[in-house]
Amino acid sequence: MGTANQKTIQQIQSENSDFFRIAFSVDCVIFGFHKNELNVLLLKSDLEEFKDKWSLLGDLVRTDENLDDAPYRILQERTGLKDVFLEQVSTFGDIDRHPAGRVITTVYYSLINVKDHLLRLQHHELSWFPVTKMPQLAFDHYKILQTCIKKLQDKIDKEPVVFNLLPEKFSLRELQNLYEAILDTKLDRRNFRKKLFLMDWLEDAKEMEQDVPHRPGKLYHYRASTTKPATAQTLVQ
Amino acid sequence: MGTANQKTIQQIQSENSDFFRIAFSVDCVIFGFHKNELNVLLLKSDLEEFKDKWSLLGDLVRTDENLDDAPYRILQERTGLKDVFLEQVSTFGDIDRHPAGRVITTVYYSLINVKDHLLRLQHHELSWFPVTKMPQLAFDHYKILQTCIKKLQDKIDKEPVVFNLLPEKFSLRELQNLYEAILDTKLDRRNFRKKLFLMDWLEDAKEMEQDVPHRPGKLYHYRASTTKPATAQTLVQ
DNA sequence: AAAGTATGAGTAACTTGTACAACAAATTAT
DNA sequence: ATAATTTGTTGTACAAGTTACTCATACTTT
Repeated sequence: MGTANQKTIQQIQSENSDFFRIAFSVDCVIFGFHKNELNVLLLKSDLEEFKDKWSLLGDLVRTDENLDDAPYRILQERTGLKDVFLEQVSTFGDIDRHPAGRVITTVYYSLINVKDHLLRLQHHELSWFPVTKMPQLAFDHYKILQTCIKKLQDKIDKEPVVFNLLPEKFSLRELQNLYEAILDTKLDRRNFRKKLFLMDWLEDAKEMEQDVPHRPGKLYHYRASTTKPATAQTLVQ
Repeated sequence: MGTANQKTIQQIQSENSDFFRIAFSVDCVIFGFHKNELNVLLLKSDLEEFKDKWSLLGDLVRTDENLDDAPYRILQERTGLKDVFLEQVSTFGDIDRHPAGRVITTVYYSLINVKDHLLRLQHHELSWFPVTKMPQLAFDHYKILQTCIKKLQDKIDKEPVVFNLLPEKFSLRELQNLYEAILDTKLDRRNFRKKLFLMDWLEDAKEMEQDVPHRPGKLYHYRASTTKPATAQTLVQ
């Protein structure tokens, strides 16, 4: 802060309480992987202005919590999930983005494993939607969602974050389906395999797929502590 | 916003004004290029807690301005510069990041051309510092600065943003010095030339350097509207 | 005139990326 | 049971991109 350097917050508060008429919230784009599609968890809005529209999970930031802690709290309150992957994306603060007043919101996206952890959904108004079939979204949440998808697409090319969306053990086919769902493209299965092994992210689980209507594939799990450095720079063609 | 959906901001304000005891600011990391070094514009802090420390340029966000407009206003107020390059980086909101109270801040970085525009610096306490020789910074501004440098390093590899730091016309040598300063590495002169022409960002200015103590190089300027697509993916080795 | 430094253009070796061919293993249809 | 089909797995050939390095030329300084 610059001018604020010259005064204390208390002074500013007493002189001009107008600055404190801005509310501050956090919104979460929660991604899951369902039936070979990338999904987002949405909440039915019951604001009169946005009847029948859906919105991201969010809440006001508490005065006694760090900004980066707020999305963890929200996720736990709404879904029961702890220790999830979360990353800050961007902050949106147009004057008119919320019809009820001035609200600046910081957006996070989260990657959660839907299959292993059954969600304890507090409200019936919570529901998953494939990113390809989004309903009408309230506020500027469509723009926010697109920003998060773009960020996720950039991220998975270099960082091993997709494993947060998968169960402990998975086949290469499942992993490739996930990449294809996120990137919205088809990938060559032989080159995909080659690059992934160069990345050194996978470890053989010494198990095979069960009850699949085709030749079962090997199962792998994510190698958390990478010993060798990755030799491939990027993953996708 | 989620729970906020169920209530209007006015209701929340009247019920619990505590949420409005968070102040909201914007901080700017202003980069310039001086004597082959990447520099940052800093302001001498006169908060008692941070005597003799320096801080980024910042200010509280006004209730009647869009968040993304605030850094433009701050830059114009402090330096007289308009139409500068600005990009949002991240938002910092730890409880104790500001000694005088709860302040959440959104950080932007800016790239400005120091040689062409002489800055109208309002205060004498404004000064440029090379990123390699930073003074003690107030608040969490050192952490913020490092985040911005990282972001800038990632960005220049793929996007033609560095030209905001240079005068209209420049030599390849100057451009390479700039890249080397930002990335803190040495680059091969011949490969740098090759890749830059592949990027198709440059146009021959049909002029030569003047008054240099060596063989003068050609001057180029940035080709704003790229016709051909770039053939090189990344710039740096 | 010689030495030093910088620009400018090019080439060869190497690494990485892409598009396939071929086959093996399991399942499903006939 | 056999053939057709789907998926997993290994490998090869070629294209594209990266890296390292040679050479020639132009200008300045001593």
